Amino acid sequence: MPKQIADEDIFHVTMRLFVERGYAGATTRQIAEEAEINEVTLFRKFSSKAELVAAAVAHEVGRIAEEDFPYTGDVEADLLQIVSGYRGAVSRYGEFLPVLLAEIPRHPELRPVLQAPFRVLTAIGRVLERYQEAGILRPEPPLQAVSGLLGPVMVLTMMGGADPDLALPSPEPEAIVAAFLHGRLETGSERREDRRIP
Amino acid sequence: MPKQIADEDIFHVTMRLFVERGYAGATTRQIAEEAEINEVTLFRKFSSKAELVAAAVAHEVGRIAEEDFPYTGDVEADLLQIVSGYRGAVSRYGEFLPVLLAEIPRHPELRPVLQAPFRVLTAIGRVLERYQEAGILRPEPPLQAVSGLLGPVMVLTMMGGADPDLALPSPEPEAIVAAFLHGRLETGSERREDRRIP
DNA sequence: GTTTTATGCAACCACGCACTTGCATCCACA
DNA sequence: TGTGGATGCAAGTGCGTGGTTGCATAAAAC
Repeated sequence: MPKQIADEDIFHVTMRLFVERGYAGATTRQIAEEAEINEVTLFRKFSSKAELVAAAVAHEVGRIAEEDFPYTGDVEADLLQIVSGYRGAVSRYGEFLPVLLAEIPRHPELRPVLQAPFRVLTAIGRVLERYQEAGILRPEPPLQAVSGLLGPVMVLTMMGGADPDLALPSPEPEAIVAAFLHGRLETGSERREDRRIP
Repeated sequence: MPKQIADEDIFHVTMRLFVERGYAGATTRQIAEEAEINEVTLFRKFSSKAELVAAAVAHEVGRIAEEDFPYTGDVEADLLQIVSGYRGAVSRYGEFLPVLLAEIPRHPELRPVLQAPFRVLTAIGRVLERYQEAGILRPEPPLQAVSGLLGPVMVLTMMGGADPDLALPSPEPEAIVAAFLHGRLETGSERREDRRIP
């Protein structure tokens, strides 16, 4: 066989284009071209576009292991690792999650694609849940807590992506975790040392 | 003229379909059909699909006035009004903002559509900014603060929209505002009265 | 050295899309 | 009564899409 195609390449291109242009916008022709293979080969390996995307997402997201979100007893450290991990993923592929979440309602065939990302989200949720049970975090549904932690970053980056002229800041993971833990209220008798000037 | 078409109807249908199916998915045929007018009429009134969407968004979002987000000096009350207002908008049209934010990078012709929604976001940001200047909220870039306030709700509803089986809760505006202000840390010496059981 | 197997290539298909054209129709208003 | 502007309707255009087919080709497997 003349070229021995590495699926990894295809997956990577597929992910990138999916995030950049959405499901409809990431055409099979474009994916094939950027992966430097023939479009027909694409359909021979994965029989439809939906299956291609599913395989790509499962492969890329599947590398995120549950051990990447440990429970050490140090909330701040654990949350920092979660947020930093998310930011790392974003820097690889961009805002994959919001794009996927926004696309799925209109492309039911993409539903199975959700599985892998949600495994990660619930893994994160379990860590938060343990801190709730330990009396360290206020109790709330785990996925709601995850939204509280990652939602602000996700939305902020989406805004930046929609209008680059905004020049929005990318807040440090520390600031995100701090806001998640302590809130934004400037308590008169300050209980945190790191009250910083913008 | 045989029917005297009310633009309001068209706008409403356009918004709904845009949120439900995205820009590409909201076809002009479908919009025309659901608005019970002829597709050709659509193109005669608004010369392109992009302009139609722009007009619809400007009309619907334009009704949100700056006075809807007052600065009264009572943070909790003001934030509650903001969050409740957002939730009201969501119940009318669904998750319009995330959908728009996700679509814009792939459809540059939609860029001008952002103006109206961003006017609202910066209006909200100004309120938060005033509370920062008053020493009540921690300083941070206004749009970042807005993301902190609305991001969690947006992401949570997106998750629910992507997988209805999750049966995610819709947290009360009070809970959202509380988390924004005080964070999720369960401080040993509780400083808030409303620590509630899940 | 022959047979698999994986790829490339060119052409094609049917479909849905945004958008256009030409003409008939209806109602308001003068 | 008539006229003009706003609508409807049927048909069509050009294009990009996901997906298919048939055949040539090159490397691996045996």
